[in-house]
Amino acid sequence: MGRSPCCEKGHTNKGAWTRQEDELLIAYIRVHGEGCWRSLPKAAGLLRCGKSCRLRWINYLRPDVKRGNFTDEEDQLIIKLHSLLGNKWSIIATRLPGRTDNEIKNHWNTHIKRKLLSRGIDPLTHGPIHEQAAIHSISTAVLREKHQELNLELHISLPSTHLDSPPTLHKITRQVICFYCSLGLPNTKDCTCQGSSRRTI
DNA sequence: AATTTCGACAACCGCACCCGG
DNA sequence: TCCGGGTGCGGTTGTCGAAAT
Repeated sequence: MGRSPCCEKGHTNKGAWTRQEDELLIAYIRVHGEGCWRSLPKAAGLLRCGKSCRLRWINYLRPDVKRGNFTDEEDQLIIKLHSLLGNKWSIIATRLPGRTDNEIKNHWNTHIKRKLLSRGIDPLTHGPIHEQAAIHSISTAVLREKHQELNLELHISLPSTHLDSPPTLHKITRQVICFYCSLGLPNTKDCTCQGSSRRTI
């Protein structure tokens, strides 16, 4: 026996949201705040699944959602973050205020992918397309070089070390932080820092 | 003008993970 | 420690409008 479905599919609406549904959802969240998505639809008088409500709110109705075209700066940032993080859209979204993971994912699939391909860049590896055959043999030196460039652009840096006075073992262990924390994203699901990891890798 | 094709994006689905009992 | 509910994430699909034929 599996877990119960998140909603009773026979009694829920599907497809595009109507203006009335949007208003009901906005009104409910204004009063009660976000959370308890499972019980929200019933409480708000919506014939929708909780997941659907959450998605609608996060991607479309939230007041801080930025609508409209992506700027070149945003595009460049997405490309750089994607080269480093891969399809971690939610993490990438945290670096683009007002943009949602779904929006970035769609923008990537429809615009940026094509843009990179037209420039002869493989959107998966971020390397030249004509070197596809050698993708799996990209040297670590090249990767390190790429990441150094990213570090400069994104102000990402390794934990500071004291070159003039070599750190003790104790100091070293205390300074170990994961990549996500170095991005300024502590306690993300992928954080691997000691004592703060929420998910094992 | 009618039909087909394509691009953009909203929404759905299934899975993985977290957390509390 | 285990189990199940709730939530979030990423991949995929569906739909609609614009462009092309």
